[in-house]
Amino acid sequence: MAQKPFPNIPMQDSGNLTASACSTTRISVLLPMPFAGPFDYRAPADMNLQPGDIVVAPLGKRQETGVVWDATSSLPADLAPPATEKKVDAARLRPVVCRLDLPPLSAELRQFIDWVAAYTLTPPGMVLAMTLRLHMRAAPTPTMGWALAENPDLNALRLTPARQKVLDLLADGNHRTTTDITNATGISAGVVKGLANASVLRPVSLGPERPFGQPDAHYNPPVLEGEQQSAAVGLRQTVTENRFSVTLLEGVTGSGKTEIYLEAIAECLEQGKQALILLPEIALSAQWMERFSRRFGVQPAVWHSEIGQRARRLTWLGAADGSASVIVGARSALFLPFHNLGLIIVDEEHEALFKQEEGVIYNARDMAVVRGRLARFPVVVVSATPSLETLANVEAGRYRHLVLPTRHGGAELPETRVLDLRDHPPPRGLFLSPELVEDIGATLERQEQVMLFLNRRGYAPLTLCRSCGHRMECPHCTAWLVEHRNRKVLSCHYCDHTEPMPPACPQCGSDHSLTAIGPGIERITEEARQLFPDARLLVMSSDTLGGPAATAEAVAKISRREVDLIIGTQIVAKGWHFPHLTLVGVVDADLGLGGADLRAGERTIQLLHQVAGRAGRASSPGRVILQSYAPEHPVMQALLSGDFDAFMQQEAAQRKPGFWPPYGRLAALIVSADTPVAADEAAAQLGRTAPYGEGIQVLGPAPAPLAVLRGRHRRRLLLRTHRNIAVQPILRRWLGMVNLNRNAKVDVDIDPVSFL
DNA sequence: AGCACGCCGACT
DNA sequence: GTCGGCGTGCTC
Repeated sequence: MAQKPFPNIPMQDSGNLTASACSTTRISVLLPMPFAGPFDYRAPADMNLQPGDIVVAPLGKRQETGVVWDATSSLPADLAPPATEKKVDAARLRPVVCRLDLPPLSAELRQFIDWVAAYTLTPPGMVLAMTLRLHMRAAPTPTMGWALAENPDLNALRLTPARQKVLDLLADGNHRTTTDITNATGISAGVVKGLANASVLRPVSLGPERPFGQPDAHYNPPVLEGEQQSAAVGLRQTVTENRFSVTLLEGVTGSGKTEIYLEAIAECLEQGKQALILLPEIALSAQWMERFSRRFGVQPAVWHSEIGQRARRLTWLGAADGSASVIVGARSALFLPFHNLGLIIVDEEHEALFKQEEGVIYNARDMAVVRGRLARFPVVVVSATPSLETLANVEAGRYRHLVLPTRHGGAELPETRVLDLRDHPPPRGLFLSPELVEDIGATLERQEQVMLFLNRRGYAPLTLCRSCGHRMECPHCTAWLVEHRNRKVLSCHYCDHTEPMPPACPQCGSDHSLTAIGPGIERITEEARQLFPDARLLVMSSDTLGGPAATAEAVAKISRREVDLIIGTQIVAKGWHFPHLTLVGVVDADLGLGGADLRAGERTIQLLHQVAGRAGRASSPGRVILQSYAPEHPVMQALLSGDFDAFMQQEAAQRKPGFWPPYGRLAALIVSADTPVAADEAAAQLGRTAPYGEGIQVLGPAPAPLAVLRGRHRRRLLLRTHRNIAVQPILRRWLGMVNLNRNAKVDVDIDPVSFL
């Protein structure tokens, strides 16, 4: 017997219908599986199934949870996949097993799922899986609780004091989990189990007990003035308009963007609607949560991939029944089944983390706009350094623009300096220029905090044999192994390969000939420790901070001034508020400018500006020193002058003539196979059948920069079209033409962000 | 995605 | 002689 998908949810049974008693009503059911479209089933008449209903349907010899889907597609012609409707013979239709007692998916969400599937060229079932499976996964282990049995046979029971306590507790009729009971009574779980075995307690499934505090729009409204006030009014207005719009809220770090968009959320709450805030990395947002609860009196509901099963389930249901009125989440929260969503905020909209790179490849920032358009509510995208895509939308009049030009509360923007490493080289084998070292010393002397930023984990990015020149490379990827000295290993940052640091060169056998080349954050830490032995150091990287709790603790330590010198990777660039930090040193400002990445410059300036924004956020002015071998580079010049508009205009001017995004459309085809020959063969086939025509161009095939990844050999092709030409029909036709070898695979990445 | 069916190698 | 490898194909 197949396992029931929802053991804890009452099912509406189809009753004792026989096949002949069923009407022949045919319905579509979309299953969370990679099929081309929904499957047809027979709908038992008494079930009265409607589109959106969540049902259990037989599939082969299993049962799967799916959703009753719409008979007709509402997609625009250029996205809709060609209708290949050869209906399944009515005799083959199997009846739906039952409907689950869950809120149905709204028409808007169904439309959104279809839209995302068509846009990303993904089977719609896989998109549905992002809405369902997240929740389904929690279902097989429902949270069980206990209640007193109807007529417990207390005579047969030895009523120990511990047992009496449990019975007293449950006498109020409430259902409690075992953990609830043990926490409340201090009694061990064994007692509960004993009572259950004696049938004095009966198992119950715990429904959502309104676990979400209701944010109060009037709890603690901020006092806003001038530009902040007018920006807040403007954002509130987009909400009261009650229709689709997109607004870019732009403001330098410290200008109070968060406070202002919280006002839009307040307005949304006053309208009785739900709000969703997408953050690039929810696990690291303890400070954001605090700000939210200061404004609204309670914590928002949270959604990301690491919340527990019970929280996942409750939040899903809270979204669906509307009891979770504000949800803050990572990109996957975009697929929650909101009851009446009225606003989406995308904070740090320029972040590449909004791009999902595996499975269904989508950009949550762009899909948030789509969801807003389909369900007719406003979307606000927020950044200090907006992406060129967003700026182009502003310029074209598609997005509104609200700008906060100044820092809030009298804090000034940090003063930036580029340190030319050609004139001021670090000592041999070291990475901090004497100029920077001197500045760090002086700042520490003044009891102010210093941060060193290097976006590179580990000790050294390359390990080389001095005798034979052998490079330590990953056996499964086209990548150097990175030394992690404190763990004494070499590790690949693209797959999970890790090996112990070899004592001798594996190629020539020379002892002590392996040399670390280049700096990683561990090496900078070692250098700093020697230079400033008295400074209290804190290293912030994903290697040293296990999870959100450790990160929050590190941030708290910095705030409490228990740390003098912070050394960190990307993680330090997040929107932390460090009031005593006055100097930021960027160890390698040129990092990230290499390679042939379309957005290398844009990304570097966004990252470095964000790092710089950590300095001088309170009353003391901050300073930023960028170590660079290319001070004349436009990125450095823009960081110096603070004139990002000019930089972005220059970027725009470079992309326009070649129809690069956002002035054209881009789709990447990533061919992968288990041998180089098979990869070349498949790539060549795609090359031969490449589409052509006015405004259509195919670049490649070419080996991917990561030519081997996890043992798979990879080739890339790039389809570029004019902005008025949709890539999806072209890709569908193209991929339909080729007949690839079974072991070769093509992944389609619409609007690629990464070019690896 | 699962799960079965189906043909070729090393074992109780 | 079987157990089991994963290649291929199907699920309304």
